[in-house]
Amino acid sequence: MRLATWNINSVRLRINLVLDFLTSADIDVLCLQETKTEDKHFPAEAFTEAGWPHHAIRGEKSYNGVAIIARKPVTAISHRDWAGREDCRHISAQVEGGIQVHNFYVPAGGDVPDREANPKFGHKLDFLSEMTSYFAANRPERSVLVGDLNIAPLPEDVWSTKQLKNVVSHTDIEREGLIRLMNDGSWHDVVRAYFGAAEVLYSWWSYRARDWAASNRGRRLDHVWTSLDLADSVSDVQIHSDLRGAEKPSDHVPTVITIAD
DNA sequence: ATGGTGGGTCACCCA
Repeated sequence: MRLATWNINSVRLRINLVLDFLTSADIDVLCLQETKTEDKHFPAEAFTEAGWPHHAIRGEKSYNGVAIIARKPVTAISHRDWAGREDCRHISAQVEGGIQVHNFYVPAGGDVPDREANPKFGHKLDFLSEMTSYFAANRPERSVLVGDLNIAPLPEDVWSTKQLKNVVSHTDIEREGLIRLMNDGSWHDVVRAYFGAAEVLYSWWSYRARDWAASNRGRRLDHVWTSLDLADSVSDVQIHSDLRGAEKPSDHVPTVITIAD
């Protein structure tokens, strides 16, 4: 089974890019973030016609929005509210193979890494803390956690750990928080495990660069974690960096894992 | 130090 996560930054604008990716990468389960549309406008028919007829979607107007798109049935669709808000940043469902999928869009956190000066940063930290408490109390089994977690935890997850030290997404408190979520929540970073500690990995490049590929100032903000019981079932991992160079690209690229059926 | 670009909706929000 091949499972992908992708912050698509408007599923309606990029539906053809997504469909091409599903086909060419032979994806069974696709988790999207930043779909940016209400459920009634979600392009469900296009996915169905292309061969992915099973959907768990949770969107709102203009902002956020998450979805799980699959070839085979998805069941037990649910979500939780985090940090006291009902924004559409989480959906979970069971997919083929009895695998429980949690799909998250963690708040970006604004520009200033200080919860007093910038409430968005406080929201991000609160969201992270609640995830940590939840998964510490509800230890995942036969589960996958994916999404745009908006944190690059390791020096090898950014173009310059020194220059991003005080930049939201790579501050110490966020990095430590994400590691704590992984450890206390009993999750395993299969992408980092597959490529090794020394490999520099990015899944996002800003739109605000003259030439994203030439400057290559990326960050690994998108993650795929498995519960510990599935850690040895992952046989392949790919980050589709080439899609950052697509026509009208998302600023994020898909990450794909192959997991034993 | 600053501003750079892009998406959604319709004067600004968000990333």
